[in-house]
Amino acid sequence: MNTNPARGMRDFLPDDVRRRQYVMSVIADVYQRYGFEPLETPAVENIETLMGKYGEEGDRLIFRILKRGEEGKTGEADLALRYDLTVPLARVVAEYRERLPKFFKRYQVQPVWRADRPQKGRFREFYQCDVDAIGSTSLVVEAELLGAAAEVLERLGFSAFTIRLNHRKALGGLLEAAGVAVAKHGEALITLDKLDKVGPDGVTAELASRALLAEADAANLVQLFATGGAATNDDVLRRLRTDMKGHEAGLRGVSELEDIVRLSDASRARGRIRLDPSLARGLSYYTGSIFEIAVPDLTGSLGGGGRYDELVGMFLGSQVAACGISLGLERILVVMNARGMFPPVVGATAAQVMVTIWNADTVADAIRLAGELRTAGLRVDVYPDTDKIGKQVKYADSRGIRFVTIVGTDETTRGEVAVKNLSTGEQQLMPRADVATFIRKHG
RNA sequence: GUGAGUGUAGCUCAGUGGUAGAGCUCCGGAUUGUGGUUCCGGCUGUCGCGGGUUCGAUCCCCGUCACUCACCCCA
Repeated sequence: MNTNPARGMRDFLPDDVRRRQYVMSVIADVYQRYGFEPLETPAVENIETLMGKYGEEGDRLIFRILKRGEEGKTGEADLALRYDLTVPLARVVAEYRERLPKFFKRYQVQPVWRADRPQKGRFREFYQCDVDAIGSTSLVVEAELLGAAAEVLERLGFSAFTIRLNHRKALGGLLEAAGVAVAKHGEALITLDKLDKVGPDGVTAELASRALLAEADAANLVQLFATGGAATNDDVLRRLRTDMKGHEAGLRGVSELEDIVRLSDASRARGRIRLDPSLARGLSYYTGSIFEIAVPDLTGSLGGGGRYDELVGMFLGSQVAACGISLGLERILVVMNARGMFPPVVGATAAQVMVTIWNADTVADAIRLAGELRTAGLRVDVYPDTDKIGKQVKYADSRGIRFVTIVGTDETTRGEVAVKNLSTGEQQLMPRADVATFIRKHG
């Protein structure tokens, strides 16, 4: 019997869970400080809720749940595992619009599923840590979201991350100005997004081979997108304005970018923002700003997001502005594990003290002593078997438990408890009532 | 969905055409009230699965599955 978890899924042993919980607690804490409220939604959504929201490739990667019974044979699906947390949020907003505040700010940390092929930092089940603000088109939203995400990463110990920023309207303007048919924009964006991977010539060739543009035009377009790493945000803005050739919507996008940079300078994201005309992002629901968080030592991104002012409208009929950012828990953990970025307390042990059992007659008293120490606020383990004391102590040591208590016949007659500190080897007798205080003081 | 690599004890890995080893872990013990060092002893494997070549395959060939990496796409 094969006992591996299903492909792309993982078990989390206690050490893993402690690390994950540490990261999630920092994320939740920071998000709450920014006024975001928690939300949870079901793992399973009706399939039509999800279909058509993520683009062609996204639809393909949705985990479908076959209908039960006869229909199972047809391969027909009516339910699916959620693919991200953004679309479920849009559904929730559409469903509860009247009950939710005018500006609904929520964070959500839950698993999502993608029928992808696993590789480094990429799994079929993974946690997203989303923050989104619903109900405002103000760019204050962008600045706050970027500030919150930057603060999370800083608190976790990341120093060398950058936030790539771009705008769908600016992208659209550039493409139109260059002569790409509107219907082909999505395809062109995905191709241009590969600029940092395949280089200008590669992208030019792909644009031409996909018949999106003639080769000469393609080369020109690529030229526009290839900013060169040294370009400052101001340089990029200037160039965008020129290349837009008066395209109205595109120019509006550029102004928004300018404002986002300016406002973000007043947030924790200050100095992190790098305007990048080649950033496209595959999800089809983005309508305005788009961003992606990058660190040098990971090929993929740590997180991404953007503005999606039309997604809620797909459920509700009327438009509701929305913008959000998502951090990938696993991506963060991959980097933090590789760099050993966890504070020592995260590696800490389950119990602070282990109560040994002297013999069969004192089992109940051991339980009683453990109870007293727990009442005093300690994390306490009780050795379950009446093994030799040496074996019990050895076990405590192997588990990294700092203290053991021993109550043998001598101690019992004196009404005391022997407390041994396994990291120093010191042992001393003390009244039962003093044990908890002693351990707390020396632990 | 495409391509490449790997698949041997719980873990990390070695190995040979004649049905397998090391280190670590684990378990037991070293004058029965005390761990970390040391010493002694011990356990475990259908050598991923199925088929083929061969007198014989863990080792060669084919298939298959799993994992890893890359592409696609993405957190």
